[in-house]
Amino acid sequence: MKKNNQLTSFEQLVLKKLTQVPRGKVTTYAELAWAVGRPGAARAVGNALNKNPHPVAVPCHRVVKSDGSLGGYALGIDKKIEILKREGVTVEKGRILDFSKVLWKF
DNA sequence: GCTCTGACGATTT
DNA sequence: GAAATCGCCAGAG
Repeated sequence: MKKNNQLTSFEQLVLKKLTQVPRGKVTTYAELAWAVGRPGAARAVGNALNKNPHPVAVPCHRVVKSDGSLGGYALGIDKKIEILKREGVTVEKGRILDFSKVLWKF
């Protein structure tokens, strides 16, 4: 079966990189953009995740903003917080406490 | 090729 | 520390 996704090369690359993030860890849009070779394209990365073709295969909930705030989530920010806390990430007031400790670097 | 939009980033007030 | 501002890049029409 062909996976006829309408995703572009950039989007596919972003999603692929995101799958490298282990459970219990999080990354930022900027780091992810850097990983795909497009430093500064944090916005474009967010756009790619927004399409979110596979909310399970791609841990979109592990992507947060560079300042430690969660950012957003296609299924709802509340859902994102719930999943993160369930994976061992401490989230308080829409913000990650031990941000630098759970931050995954490529 | 231009314009608008958006799960962003960093700086300044 | 929160809000406002400018700059950034990729996709869609």
